Amino acid sequence: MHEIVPGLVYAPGYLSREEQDELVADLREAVKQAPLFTPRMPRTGKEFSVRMTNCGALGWVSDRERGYRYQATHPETGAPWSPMPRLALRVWDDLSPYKHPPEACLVNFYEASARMGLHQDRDEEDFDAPVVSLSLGDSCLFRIGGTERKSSTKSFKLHSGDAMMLTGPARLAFHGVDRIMGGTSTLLPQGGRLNLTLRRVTKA
DNA sequence: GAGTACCA
DNA sequence: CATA
Repeated sequence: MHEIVPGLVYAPGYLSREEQDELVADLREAVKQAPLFTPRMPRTGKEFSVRMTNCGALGWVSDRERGYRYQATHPETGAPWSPMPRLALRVWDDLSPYKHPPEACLVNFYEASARMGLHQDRDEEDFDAPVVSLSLGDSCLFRIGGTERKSSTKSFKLHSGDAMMLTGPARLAFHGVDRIMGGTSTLLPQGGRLNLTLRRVTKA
């Protein structure tokens, strides 16, 4: 467990293979309940290359008309999100100094060609709570900078089972995914990468 | 703008 | 929607 930039806590190999398998099983149920959707950029309607679903009381969604937001239901089916996976809550309890539970678990599915541009997580009311992320499946090249877009950046690889927490000075750091390394994991039979992002949305 | 292009 |  170490800091790559101030406030970024990186815990490589945090989850065992058995724990990763349990999470994947929970996520299969989550996708049955609330299928992966393709978010779109506000105003332009441009599609993200990543597909998403959510678990927990609130889910992050985006479309052309209403932009980035959290809501309690799937944007296409209107169904509520699946419950937060048991292990996700346990990881939050173990890693996070912020003891109120997370309300959102955004599930991002990256095919080999998917990317995530540099961005900040700033759609939450409560920036005192950290953002906790779990990686499953193929490895990726992750990039992180500072709280201004012009800040210099560093990149490093994330592998299946790694946990990461953005807290303190890194809570609002720009970050993104440059590249997925296809075929680097056997966890997901169809390949690709799943990332779980746990967030407190409302003030506790 | 969590988009893209480009750069290192 | 909202901000750059």
